[in-house]
Amino acid sequence: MNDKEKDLEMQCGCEHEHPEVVRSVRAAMPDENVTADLSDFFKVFGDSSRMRILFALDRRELCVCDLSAVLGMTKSAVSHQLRFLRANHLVASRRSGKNIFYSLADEHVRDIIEIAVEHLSEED
Amino acid sequence: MNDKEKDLEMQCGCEHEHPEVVRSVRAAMPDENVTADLSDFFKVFGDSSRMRILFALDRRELCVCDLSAVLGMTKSAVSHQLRFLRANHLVASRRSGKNIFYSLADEHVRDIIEIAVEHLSEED
DNA sequence: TAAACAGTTGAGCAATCGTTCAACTGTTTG
DNA sequence: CAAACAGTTGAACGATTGCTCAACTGTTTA
Repeated sequence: MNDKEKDLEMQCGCEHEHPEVVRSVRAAMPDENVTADLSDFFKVFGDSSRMRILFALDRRELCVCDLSAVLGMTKSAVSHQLRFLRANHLVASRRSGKNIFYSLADEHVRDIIEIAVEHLSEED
Repeated sequence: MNDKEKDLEMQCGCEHEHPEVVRSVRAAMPDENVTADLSDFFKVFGDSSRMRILFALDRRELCVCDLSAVLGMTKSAVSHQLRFLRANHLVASRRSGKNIFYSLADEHVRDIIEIAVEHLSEED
């Protein structure tokens, strides 16, 4: 236990009431690398520009230029976001002459979005 | 078509090469409200503190105080994040005396995380 | 009823994020 | 080979985010 955690115990009366609960849940927590990787992955979906890019590419393969026209964004902004999506293995690219065509790289994208739509539709 | 989109067409030679592609994909795009709601939903998962809270609550119902001890965060920081999670219907709360116990509110949480873990395990 | 505790809230701050802008690489075409 | 076009990149900016701190509400207990 580090100093920071010890400090928190000091200010937390609850800790002294349920110490065994805290210990068991803490022991069952996944490694911080795992939760960090997971949240980094979801960060990719947490921006509406990237979400719209994914929806557009779900319809068909598109070059950066057409993508920017579809979304009403500059090519630069689109390219920055595609770089992000590429780093997270969500889109693939292929060059064809002057154009670079992007497409969805992973079928998990559709699954994840589907569940989110379900969740949102149940909120009301 | 608004002025901004018209401007983008002007600077984009590609638009004049594939105008029908742009038109058809644009027509198939979901409403901006939909993509905004979706990305807002994923924003919730896109932070490692919130992700760790969800994992802890996946083990068992916890009060704010125990949660803060488990995660090594102040009660205030945890409370701010719980507020966010509550607003997105991902956790539920019940008061018991001085304590307020939080738990996962939605089985979609587990599904979504499961798919993300799958995706991440395939990246290497 | 006053003290102690559990939790919430809002303001303020540092860090991060998404976009713009300008300069750049790489490919095609005259 | 030079001009034109597709796309990328890095710096700089304004906006958003997550945390801290201090003040607050609500519940229990002495």
